[in-house]
Amino acid sequence: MKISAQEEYGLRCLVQLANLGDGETLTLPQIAELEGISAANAGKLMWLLNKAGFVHSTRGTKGGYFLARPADEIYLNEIIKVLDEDVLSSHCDSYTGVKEKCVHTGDCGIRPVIVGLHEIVENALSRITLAQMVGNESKVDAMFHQIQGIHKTIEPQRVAG
Amino acid sequence: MKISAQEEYGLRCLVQLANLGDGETLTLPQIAELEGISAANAGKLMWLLNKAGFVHSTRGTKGGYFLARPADEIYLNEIIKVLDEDVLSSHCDSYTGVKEKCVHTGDCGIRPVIVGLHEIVENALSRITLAQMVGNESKVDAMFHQIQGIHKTIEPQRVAG
DNA sequence: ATCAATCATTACTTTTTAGTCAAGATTGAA
DNA sequence: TTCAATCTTGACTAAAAAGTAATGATTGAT
Repeated sequence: MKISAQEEYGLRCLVQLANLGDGETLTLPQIAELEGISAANAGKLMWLLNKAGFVHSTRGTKGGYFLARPADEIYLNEIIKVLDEDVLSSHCDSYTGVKEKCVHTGDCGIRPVIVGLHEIVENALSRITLAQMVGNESKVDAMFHQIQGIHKTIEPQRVAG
Repeated sequence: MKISAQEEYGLRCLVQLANLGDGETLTLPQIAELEGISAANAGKLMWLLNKAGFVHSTRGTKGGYFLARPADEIYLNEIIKVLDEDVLSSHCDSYTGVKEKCVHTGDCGIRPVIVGLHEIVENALSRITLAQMVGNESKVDAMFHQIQGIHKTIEPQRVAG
């Protein structure tokens, strides 16, 4: 279970925009420089994010990108959903085995685990805004673990099979 | 954030073995048939799982695969770690940008989120055994959500940035 | 000893994802 | 108007993941 390059760098680009002051913008070369990727790659990511409505852009001299909404109103789960191309809903459709369709559609003990994992990830991401990701690592780390801490207040215990 | 084919089908193959009675084994063609994948593909997965010590095998007529340990002693996080090739520890090394190294090693607000997501997934998987995945979908679903339920007893609340 | 059934291993092909390139369109400034 | 800076878009290339094929090794039955 891993985050894709598209998810990670898409998110990073948005965080850069969240750092901007009012009226400021970033160009593709600037974003590329900040994130250590090529301008072409940044362009592709911003194109996706623009289509999805997270950013606006202006062309020409002094042009650039900026967030379409305030950073504290953008939750990470929305962003990831776009960058991840809605994997979950089509899980059993994207099956590539030898059979016509996924052999596990009938009754399948693994699907609830896969769906469940996506649920807890979604749940965590839905509690974090772009604005919360602005700042240094230790601050964000503390914020994230405070959220996680909600999950840990009850002593973990094994559940009978 | 998604589960890879290798993770999913590796896990599925192990669940098939967990279904067996004492002394029973499954051959590659049998596993392949049960999961709707090719025998070659099943062979590759079982090879990985064998190397990692989750299964044993015997060759020749009447040969096949069986679990190396009781299913209720194998936790999913161990399995996924092997099938996922230890993504987390090398996250910033696998960076493919234009710079020599990840530009975010110094101080990076996104890393704690990525690391944190892996933590909560790991945490969930470490509470589920292979044995718990044997059975029908609704049973496993109930089991998973009982585990998740541990996380939900305290009212979710937004945390200040 | 022979043979068929089975796993083991490596190399190869296909598909998907990631990243680049190039031509086009828009904007603002001189 | 002209031009340079900028975004936009689709096609292309490269890399990684997934899946297949082929050859070899081991085992058990006859």
